Amino acid sequence: MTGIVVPHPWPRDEHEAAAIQERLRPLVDRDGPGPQRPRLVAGLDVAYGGDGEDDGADGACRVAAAVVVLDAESLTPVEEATAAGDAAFPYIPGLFAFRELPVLVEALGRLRNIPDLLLCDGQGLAHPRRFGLACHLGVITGIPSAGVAKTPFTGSYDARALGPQRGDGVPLVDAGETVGRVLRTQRGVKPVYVSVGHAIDLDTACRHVLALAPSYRLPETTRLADRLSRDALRAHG
DNA sequence: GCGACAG
DNA sequence: ATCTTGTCGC
Repeated sequence: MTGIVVPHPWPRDEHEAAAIQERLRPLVDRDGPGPQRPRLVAGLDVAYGGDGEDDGADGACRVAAAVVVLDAESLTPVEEATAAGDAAFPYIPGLFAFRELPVLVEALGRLRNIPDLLLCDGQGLAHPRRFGLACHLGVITGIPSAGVAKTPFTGSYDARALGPQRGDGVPLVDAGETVGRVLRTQRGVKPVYVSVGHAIDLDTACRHVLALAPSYRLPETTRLADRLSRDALRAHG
């Protein structure tokens, strides 16, 4: 009966957007340890319709967000919520969060359960200003969060040192700082890029990501949220 | 200065 | 993100 309602600052342009990230960055709790035995883990994702990339400077195009809450033990869906609308910000690397935040927050607000962990589709600390989408969502909701990205953004790593086994990983380093981990979730597949979002440490985050990805490259949370967001886009859009 | 750049 | 056929493999 709660519902996660979170007012958050909104920028008019990219300059203000970067300023907001700088202002909220100090609020990030990077040290966890975070939830060791989370009961509910939420996966979040957004699907794009129509223009997608060829949108104007305002970035307007249909978007649909989905949140899927899983029982961490059985990986069974407990609840799901969606929200559709028009993107209120263009896609700009580094400011990506402002494109997905509005619909994601709206979807989160429709949840009856409060997840113990938020797994986001994108980066957390592995961001040029150390404030990617996962950090942003974690800070404004106060819920522990982590980012799981399919491709790297900020930072570099030693690919030769990355083992082939599920669970193998190497640090993702940027400007001499470890900002995340390149993690192999399955043998024979490309790794994913895990980074801390808020109120959890990197080891714990990677442990949960592995537990949530027993059969595929991406965690079940992400896979289900991805599917649901596309369905929501078809239903609306 | 040039290129690269989460989704 | 999204646009898209066939194809290799479990």
